[in-house]
Amino acid sequence: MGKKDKRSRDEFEGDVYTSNPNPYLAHASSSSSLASAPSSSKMRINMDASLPPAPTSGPFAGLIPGQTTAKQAMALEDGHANPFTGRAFTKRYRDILAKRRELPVTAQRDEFLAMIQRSQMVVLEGETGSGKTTQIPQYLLWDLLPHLNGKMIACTQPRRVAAMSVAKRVAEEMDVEIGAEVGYSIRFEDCTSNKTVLKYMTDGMLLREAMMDHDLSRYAAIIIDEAHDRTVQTDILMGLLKDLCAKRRPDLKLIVMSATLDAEKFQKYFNDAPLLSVPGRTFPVEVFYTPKPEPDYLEAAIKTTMLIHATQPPGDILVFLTGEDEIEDACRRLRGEADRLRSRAAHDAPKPGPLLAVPLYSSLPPHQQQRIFDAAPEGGRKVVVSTNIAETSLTIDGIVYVVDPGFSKQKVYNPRIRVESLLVSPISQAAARQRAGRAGRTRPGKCFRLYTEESFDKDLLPQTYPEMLRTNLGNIVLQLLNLGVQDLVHFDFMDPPAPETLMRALELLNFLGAITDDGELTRTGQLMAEFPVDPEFSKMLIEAPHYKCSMEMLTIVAMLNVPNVFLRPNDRKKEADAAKAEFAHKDGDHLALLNVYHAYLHNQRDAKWCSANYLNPRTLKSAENVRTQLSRVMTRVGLPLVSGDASKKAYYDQIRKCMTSGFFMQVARAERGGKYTTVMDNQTVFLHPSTCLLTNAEWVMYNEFVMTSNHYIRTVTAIEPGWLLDVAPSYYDPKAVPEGPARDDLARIAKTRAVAKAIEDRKNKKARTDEEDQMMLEQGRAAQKQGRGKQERRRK
DNA sequence: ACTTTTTCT
Repeated sequence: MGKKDKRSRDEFEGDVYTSNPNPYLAHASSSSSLASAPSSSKMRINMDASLPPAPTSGPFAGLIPGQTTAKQAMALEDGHANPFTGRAFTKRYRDILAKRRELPVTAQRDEFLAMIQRSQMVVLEGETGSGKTTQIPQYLLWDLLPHLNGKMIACTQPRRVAAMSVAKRVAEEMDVEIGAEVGYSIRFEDCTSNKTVLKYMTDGMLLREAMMDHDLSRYAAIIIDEAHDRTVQTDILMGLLKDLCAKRRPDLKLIVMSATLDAEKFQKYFNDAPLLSVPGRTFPVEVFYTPKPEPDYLEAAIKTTMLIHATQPPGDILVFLTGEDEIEDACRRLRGEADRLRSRAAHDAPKPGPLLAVPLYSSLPPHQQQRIFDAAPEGGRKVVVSTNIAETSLTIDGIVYVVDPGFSKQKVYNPRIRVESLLVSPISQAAARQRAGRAGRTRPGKCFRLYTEESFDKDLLPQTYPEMLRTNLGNIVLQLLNLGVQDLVHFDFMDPPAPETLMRALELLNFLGAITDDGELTRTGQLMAEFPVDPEFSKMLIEAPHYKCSMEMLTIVAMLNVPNVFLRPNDRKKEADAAKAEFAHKDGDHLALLNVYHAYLHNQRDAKWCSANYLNPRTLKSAENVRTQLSRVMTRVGLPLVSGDASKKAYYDQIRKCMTSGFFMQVARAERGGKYTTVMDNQTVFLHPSTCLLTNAEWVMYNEFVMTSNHYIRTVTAIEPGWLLDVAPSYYDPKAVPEGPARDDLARIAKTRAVAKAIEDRKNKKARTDEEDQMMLEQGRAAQKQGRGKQERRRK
C-alpha cells in the first residue's frame, strides 16, 4: 500500500479539498452533461467528503468512525435496542446473531477492520460459506457509521436475484424492514428509501449511477462481490473505482471480494492492496477422473450417472451438460435406462431404486424449474441435468454426486467478422472446482470428471476468459465514453480487450453517429447512452420520431431485448409452428414480433391465451417492463412518442426503414437457392429456419448472425436497398461496397437517383428563377406604388 | 436446407 494509506484523517480531509476544490467543476467538465440533469439528490455533492465526526451522544457515542473495534460493535449488537432504529431487538434477531457469530469470517472481524482502517483498498478472498457477503458490509457499517453524515455503503453483485436475496437476509440480520436501513436496487426494482444506509445492488446498477454522479459521492464505501466472475460490468466497475479512489475520492473505501484462489491477480491490480483470506465452510468432495479421455461426453455422462445410481449410496446427482436439446435428450435416455435396469434386475438381486430425471436450464418455465427441488422418489434418487446455470446462479441442496463432462457453451467474439457466437468449449479449472463444490453443500460428496487428471492440468485454463475478451464492446465503449473516460486505449482494464475489438466498437459507434471521427461523444451518442440497450437499438429509438413510429419501435426493441417469446416443446413442434404462423408478417420477423405484442395486449395479457398460442407469458411480461422503461427514457430525453397510421400502406415501410437506420451494417442480399450473402463482408448465410419471412426478399436486414450447423441469420426483415443510401450514405457509398451484385444494385440506384436529382434540381432552379422574376416584378410594382404614394403625399 | 446460453442496464 502506498504512503497515502498511512496518513491520518486530517490529511485525508486536506486531500479532498486540494484535489477537488470545486466538485461542481469536476462534474460540469465531464462529458455527460446531458439534457436530463441529475436529480437534486444526486447533485448533492458533499463538500465534506470525509468521515462523520465522532458522535458524543446517542447510541453510537464513544465510537470514532473509522477507528472502531469489533468489540465495540459486538457490544452494541448484543445490546437491548437496535442502535439504527431505536427499537428493541427481537428474539429472532438474537437467534440469527448467535449463528452469525459462528461464521468463519467473524473470527477475522478485527483483522478486517485493521486492514480497511489503514488501507483504502482491501482484497478479500473467501470461499462459499465464509459469510463474507452478509457480514463484511455490516462490519463496515459499524465502523464508518455512514448514516451519521448522510452516506451509504454499497455492495454489488453480478446477478439480480443474489442482490435481492442477500439484502433480504441482511435486513433480517439487522432486525430492520427490507427497504428501510437495508435495501437493494436492481433493474425494474428500487427497494431503498431515504433511510437506506446499506444497499445491495447489481454492478450494472452502480454503473448507471456512476453516469449521473462520476464521483459516486453518496457512498462511503463500495464492496464489489463475486469479482472472480469477471463479468464485463464488474471489470468496468473495478477500473473506474480504482481510478476514482486514486484521483478524486481518497476517502472512499473499496473492498473487492473474490471466491477463487486468483486473489493475487486482484491484489496486484489494486496496487498491492492487503489481502484477507477467509476460510469457507463446506464439506469435502472427493474428485475422480477417467483413466482415458472419453470420445463422447454425452454417452460418458449417461453411463457414469447410471453407474452411480446402481452402485453408490443414496444421494442426488447433478449432471452438467451444455444446452437445452442435449439436456432433454439426456433426461429421456436416463429415464429409459433406469426403467430397463429395474425391469431386468434378477429376482434375488437388490433392485435399483427409481430414478427421477429433472432438466434445468434458464428458458424453462418457472414451475418446471421448481421441480429441481422436488424430493427424490421413495427408495430412489433424483438426477438434475443442468446447464451451467447450476454452477453459480442456482443452488440445489442435497446434491451428493456431480458428473462433470468438462464442457459448457461459451460466448466468443470474432472482431474480424464482427460476430458473437456460442461454442461448446472446455470449461476452466476454476469452473470445474465450482462444479465439484456443488456436491459438498450438505454433506461430503463425490465429483466424477469425465476427463483425465492430466487433461485437467494441461488442457483447462486456470480461469475462464473474462467476458470482456469474448464480447462485442459497442455498448461498453459507449458507456465508458459517457462515464467520462476519453482515453479508452489507456483505460486500466484488468485484462485489456483486443485492440481490434475496441476498433470495431469505435467504428460501429462512428457509423451510427454516436462519436465523431476523433472519438468524441456526439449529442446523439449522449442520447444513445441513456438507453439500456445496444447502440443499434438506441439509434432506432432516437430515429423513430422522424419515421413517426416511436411506439412501434419501442415494442420491437423491447421484444428483441428479452429471450425468445415463441415456445416450441419437443413433442408439439408442429402445433407450435402453426401457432407462430398466425403472427407471421410477410415482410419479416420484426413485424411478427410487433403482431405478437399487440395480440398479447389485446388479449389482456392472459397467460392461458399465451400458452394456447405457444407464447411464453413470462418473456412477454418482461418485454412490457423493458418497453415501459425505454419509453420513460424517451420521454425524459424529450423524444416524442408518435405513431403512424396503421391503415396506410406506408406504415410498415416507415417501421422497416427506421430499423434499417440502426442495423444497416447487418444486411444481406439474396443469391440463388435460398442463399444470402452479407453485403459488407461477403459471408454466405442462410435464413434461420425459424424465420416467418414469406416473400423471397432480395434484400434483408438481420438481427443476429448465428453459427450452428450452418451460418444463419436470425430475426430477418425485408428492406429496400434504396433505404441504405438514405440512412447511411457514406457507409453505402457504392465505391466502399465490395464488388458484386449488391454493389451493382446500389450503384444503379445511386445513379438513377443522381439523374433524377439533376432533373429535379434543374426544374427547381427554373422554378426558382421564375419565382424570383415574379417576386422582383412585384417588388418593383410595390416600389412604384410606394413612390407614387410619396409623391402624392408631398404634393399635399 | 431444418432451430437458443447466461447475465445485466
